[in-house]
Amino acid sequence: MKQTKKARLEAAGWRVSDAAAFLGLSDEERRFVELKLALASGVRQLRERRGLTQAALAKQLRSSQSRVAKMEAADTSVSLDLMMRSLLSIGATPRDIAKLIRKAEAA
Amino acid sequence: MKQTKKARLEAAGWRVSDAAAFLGLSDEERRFVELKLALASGVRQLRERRGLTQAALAKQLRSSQSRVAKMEAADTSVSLDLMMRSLLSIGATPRDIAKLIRKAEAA
DNA sequence: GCCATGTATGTCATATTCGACATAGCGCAA
DNA sequence: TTGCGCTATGTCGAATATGACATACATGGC
Repeated sequence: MKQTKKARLEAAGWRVSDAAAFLGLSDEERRFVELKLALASGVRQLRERRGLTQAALAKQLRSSQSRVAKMEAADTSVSLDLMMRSLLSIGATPRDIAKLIRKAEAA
Repeated sequence: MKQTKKARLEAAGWRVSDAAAFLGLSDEERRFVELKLALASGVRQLRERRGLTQAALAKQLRSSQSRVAKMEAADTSVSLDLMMRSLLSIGATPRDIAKLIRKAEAA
């Protein structure tokens, strides 16, 4: 049993229903995390490149600094939706976003 | 005033707080919608290519047929998270997803 | 040292999204 | 026509993500 791995994921905040589900879903789950990580670092990169503080970006998004911080940390409590909206708000084009996503390749 | 456009978006289920916010955010909002549309059609395309019914995909996702239908219709009630998870569950690679996103270019 | 600026982390009530279910529509074979 | 498989749409209570806020931490200038 992948108790160890499961525990690690859960400790990181990733909910896993039961062992079977875990085994069945772990692959996509892992890919999904990779994807979020890629987008998260993309947000930070672009934000800094634009010379924006987290608070400034938050204002653009009508969100809050804490949420931006969590987003860049790929916190499990932030959705892909918010990340995408952030990227678009910063001025990322679909092409830019596609490039970020391709970085989630491998794993 | 962009009353017409605003009304159209709201009729389609896109919440818009007030005129100023609308004017300020419409651009990203529109891009975001394009992006969801691109991913939604990607889900349908890949699902059909795999010979899966909505119900079958729903089962893989531990979701329901209705949610898959709404997802493919790019319903405002479905998140990008669910779309991404679906794509990954269907077997899309980051490269595939990137390609879909690039289709949201223009507008 | 202190203060300012920016970032990280935790919590909360509220808002949004969830899966589930019911049910309607649609195409097609018997 | 009826029946069947698949998809669409609407509505729920439950689950999750949200912005706001407080507060801790880090770095750098004074």
